[in-house]
Amino acid sequence: MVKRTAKLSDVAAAAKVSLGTASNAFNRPELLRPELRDLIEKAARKLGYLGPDPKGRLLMGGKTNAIGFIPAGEMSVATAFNSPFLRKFLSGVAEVCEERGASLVVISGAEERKDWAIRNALVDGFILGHAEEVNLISVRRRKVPFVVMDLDAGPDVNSVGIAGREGARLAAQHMLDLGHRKFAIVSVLRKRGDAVWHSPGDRERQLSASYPLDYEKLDGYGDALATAGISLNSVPILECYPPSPWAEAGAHVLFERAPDATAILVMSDTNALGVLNVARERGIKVPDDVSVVGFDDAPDAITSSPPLTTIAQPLVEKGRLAANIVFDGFHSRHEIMPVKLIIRASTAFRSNA
Amino acid sequence: MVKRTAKLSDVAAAAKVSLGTASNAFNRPELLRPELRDLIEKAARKLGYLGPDPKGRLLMGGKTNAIGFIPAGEMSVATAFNSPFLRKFLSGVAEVCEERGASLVVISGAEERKDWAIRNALVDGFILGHAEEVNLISVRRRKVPFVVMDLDAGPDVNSVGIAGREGARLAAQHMLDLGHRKFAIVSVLRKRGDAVWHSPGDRERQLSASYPLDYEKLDGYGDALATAGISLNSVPILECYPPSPWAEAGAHVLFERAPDATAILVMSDTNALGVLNVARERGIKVPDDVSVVGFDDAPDAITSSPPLTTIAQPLVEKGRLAANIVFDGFHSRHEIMPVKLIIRASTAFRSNA
DNA sequence: CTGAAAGCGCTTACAG
DNA sequence: CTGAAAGCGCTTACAG
Repeated sequence: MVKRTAKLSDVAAAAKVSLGTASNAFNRPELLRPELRDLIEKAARKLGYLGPDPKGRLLMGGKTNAIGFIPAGEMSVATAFNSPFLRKFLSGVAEVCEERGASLVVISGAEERKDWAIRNALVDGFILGHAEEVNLISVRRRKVPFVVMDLDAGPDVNSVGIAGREGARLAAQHMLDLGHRKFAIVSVLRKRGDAVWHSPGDRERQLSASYPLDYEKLDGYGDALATAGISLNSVPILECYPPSPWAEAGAHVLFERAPDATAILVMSDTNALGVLNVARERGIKVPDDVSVVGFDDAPDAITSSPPLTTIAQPLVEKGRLAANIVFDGFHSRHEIMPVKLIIRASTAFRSNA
Repeated sequence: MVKRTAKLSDVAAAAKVSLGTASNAFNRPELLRPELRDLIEKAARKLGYLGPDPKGRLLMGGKTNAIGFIPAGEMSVATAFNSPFLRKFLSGVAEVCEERGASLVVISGAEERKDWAIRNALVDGFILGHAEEVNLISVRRRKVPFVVMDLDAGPDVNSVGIAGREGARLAAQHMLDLGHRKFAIVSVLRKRGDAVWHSPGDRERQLSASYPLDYEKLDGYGDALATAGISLNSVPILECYPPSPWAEAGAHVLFERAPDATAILVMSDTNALGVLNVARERGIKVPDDVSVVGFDDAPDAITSSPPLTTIAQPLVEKGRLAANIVFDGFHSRHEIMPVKLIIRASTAFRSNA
């Protein structure tokens, strides 16, 4: 037979005090006469009692002292940890958790887990890497504060995004300024799967698995290209899932199907690094033969070879802001973080001008 | 006045059923007659009731469905995310969490947070990056399963470690095989702070802030060196906190105080990469002028220049094993993971033999 | 298949 | 400063 672990009422009984007083001994000891406190502590020690069980306390309207993060697009936690982009973002989130004395619970983006967690995770709020309609409904029901990333989900839900259209415009304009006229775009496929190729043609909004942010970027590229008389419909688009080895597989498709492109506009640094790797493998020189510009300024964009020209977004700050919004429980905040062009070594003047 | 959010008893009342039946409607719907279930669901919908509050459920002996990870040595969560070593370890932990349908809560190693979390975190168990005596006592009191990493904390506490002595021996032997005779050691300083330098001399066990694993490694280096008639006491030791920029600062000290060493034995890849960077900066050629061997085979050991020769430990597997031990609640498991020498390009024959 | 009761472990007003 | 009571929101035997 198992010896039931002692609880507060046992301690109270042993010390011959009331439950309430025993509770106070642990939570507001300054209210007790020292001798009584001693008595209770002694009883607790004898019973092997370790202080109030957090589960009990929780029910009395307590905070869990933790916030949850759920990555976008069915991404597993392990994948999230290995994403340079998310790592930096999560650093910002973690900093704020630390400042607020809270823990960070990382939840799988896999569909079943996500649904369960949104209903049941013991957290005081959520940061959603993205959100489909159904999740928004569930999380709203949870009656805890939450914020969604990179998506304006309406006036009543907190969001923090970036100036995606502006960033893309800057990237494409940079290429135009360098004399490029033959483009290809690498968009982000949001679920694990083979890259999908879209030949030029009139294909308004037909990307298969993209988020609003991806369309904003497309619009931004289009804005810039239009100034040079180039239609977005004339440039091929590859949608590619960023984690390795998908990025590399996609890059091979890219070079095979768009061999004449000299300027590659990539919506994610992780994908861009895949392009860089595959270019090297295929003997294509970057930036001599082909220029590539990424997006995000993930930490490995600076150590790649060549270092990646990219559109920087303030990832750590973004994480901090998102976390602070959740902790503040503030409502109706819609923040847009600024972006900027970082010119490094993966872009150059078109050589065969 | 705030509209109190509906609870299960409200739903039961509205549907004119008992509390227990209402509970069953949500948790074991197959027990209810369909019509009754409908009735209850309708009532719930009308009241805006979203399903049982996890806090209530928890008290009835429920699981939290999460395990906690606390990094060693007061490391913040943000720092943990940025450590290549921990990232890989945590990937393994996360994989298992995913398989078990649980979340991962990452807790700060900062002293006050750690103590609070050990008492109060809503988790079903802990993985401790390391543990001081006091933490072990607290966590044991929590009566949840836990495992400590890289530390044998006695027969009654789960642990998973590595063959540290063996690994260090392999590293030093490798250097000896390459003809090296002038050594320097870089040990791990376990708390943020300036590197500390130990000149050669009889200084048994005087490292200032090390863990048992660090001493094992020291012994391992000693084992190999002894076979060549070299005393550990004759080799200088630098203790250095691995995160940037401490690693770099420490490496400068190293090169200044041990300019004649041709073989650097480093107990952590993160530190070893710092040595590589500083060597480059100072015009010291690796491996032509100096050979360096790391420890861990962190993910960036392969992409460094030159790629790092190191002692690999199975980080993902280690994370998986630790997580599984916690989930199984198994007791008295003491696992030692194997290590192996990975020869890459940071070590070479001593040139001025 | 459904209801009434007890209880999970604790905290918080409220009296005194 | 201390005690008695009610309640946090739910689940689980146990009767019927």
